Amino acid sequence: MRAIAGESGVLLGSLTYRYRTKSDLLLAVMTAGVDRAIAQIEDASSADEDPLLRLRLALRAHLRELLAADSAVWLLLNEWGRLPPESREALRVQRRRYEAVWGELVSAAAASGALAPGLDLRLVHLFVFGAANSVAHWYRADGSRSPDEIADAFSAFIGVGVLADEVRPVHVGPLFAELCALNPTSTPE
Amino acid sequence: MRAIAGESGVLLGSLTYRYRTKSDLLLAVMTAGVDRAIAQIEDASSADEDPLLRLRLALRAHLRELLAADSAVWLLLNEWGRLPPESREALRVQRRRYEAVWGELVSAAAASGALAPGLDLRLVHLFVFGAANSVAHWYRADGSRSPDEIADAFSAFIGVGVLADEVRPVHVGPLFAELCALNPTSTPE
DNA sequence: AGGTGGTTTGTACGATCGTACAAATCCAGG
DNA sequence: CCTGGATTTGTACGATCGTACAAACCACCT
Repeated sequence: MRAIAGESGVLLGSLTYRYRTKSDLLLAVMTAGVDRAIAQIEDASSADEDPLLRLRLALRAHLRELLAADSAVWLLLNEWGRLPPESREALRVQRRRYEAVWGELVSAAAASGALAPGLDLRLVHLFVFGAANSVAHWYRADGSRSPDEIADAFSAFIGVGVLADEVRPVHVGPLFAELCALNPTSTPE
Repeated sequence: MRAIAGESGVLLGSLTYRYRTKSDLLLAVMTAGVDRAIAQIEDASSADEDPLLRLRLALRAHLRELLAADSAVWLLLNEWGRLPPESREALRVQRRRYEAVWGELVSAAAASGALAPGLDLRLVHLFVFGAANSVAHWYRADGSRSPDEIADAFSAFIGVGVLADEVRPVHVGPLFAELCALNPTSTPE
C-alpha cells in the first residue's frame, strides 16, 4: 500500500480514502486493465476477416497489453492467487468475457480448417492463452524482440516462456494515477 | 513460516534451527524439487529413441511433477518473483540444467524433422516450457483429465492454461518433511 | 467572507511476519 | 548412569503490513 502510494505520488491515507481496502484498489486496477485489454483485442482482431490473421492480431494486442511496463493484466496474473475470494468472484465477469473472446477466435480458426482436426478446442484455447501469458515471465523490454515480433513468432509456432533472470517489476503507480484520471471526483464506493 | 511448520508437524523454532532464514528453507525445498524433476524427466525421456516420443514422455514427467499436490516446481514458479536475488542466483545452476534438458529435447525433435523448419528453436523451447508450466494455473486434481492425459493432449497440439476458479494450494509441509528424511542428522548449514 | 463537502495528510493501532534465543528435551557414547 | 551435544520448544522482539481516524486543507457556492 505504502509503495503503491509512493509510486502514485500520494500518501497512504489518500489510497485508503478512495479505496476502503487493498482488495478494492487491486480490484479496480485489474477490472479497468482487463476491460482495456478486451477492448484492445476486440478492436485489433476485428480489423480483418481471415480467422488466422485475426488470431494473430489478437495475440499482438494481448502481448502488448501483457508486456507493458504498467500491465494490469500481468498484475492480475501474478496476484490472482493472493486475491481474496470475493475479489476473484468479482472478476469472474471480466474473465468470462476475456475467455469468450479467445474461445471465439480459436473456434473461428478451427472452423476455417487452420487447426488440426480432432483437437479439444477447450484445451487449445487454454493452450493459446496460457502460452501467450507465460511470455511475461521472460520478456525484457530491453530484449532483442518486440512484443509484436514475439506475437508473430508465437503465431508461427506458438511460442512461450520460462522464468527470466530478473523479475519484471510492475509499476502500479501509473495504473492508479490513470484510474484517478478516469474517475476524478467519484464518490469512493 | 508458522504455516509451513504447522503443515510439517513441527514448531516454528525447529524450522529456524534447521534453516537460518526463510530463504534458506525455500531454497532447499526448491533445489531438491528441481533436482527430482530433472531426474524424473531425464529418466522418462531416456526410455526411447524417437525424439518426439521422448519429448512426449518428458512432458508427462514434467506435468506429473508440476501438478503434484506438493509440487516444489510449482512452488518455485509461483515464488520466484519474491525470492531474494541471492536465492535466484543460487538456483541458476539447476535452472540451466533444467533448460538444457528441454533445449536438447526440442533440438532433437527439430533435427528429426518433426518441427516446422525455420523456427527459432530458442523461442520454441520457451514456448514448450512455458506452455507446460501454465497448465498448473488451471489444473484441478479432481478434474476430468489426468496429468498424463493433459500432457498427451499438449503433445498433440501443444496445450496450455488460464487462471482457474480456485487457487491450487501448495502443501509445503510434505516437502519439508521429505527433506528432513533425506538429511536426518545433517548439520544445519 | 464564511462555511460546507470532498480530499489529503499524518499518525497510530492491531495483526502478522521473519528472526533470535534461553530453556527444556532428547539421545548417543563412555 | 550420566554427561554433552544435537534438537525441539516456547516466547519475545522488531519490522512491516493493512486499516482507521482526527485534523488540516482545498475548492466552490451563496
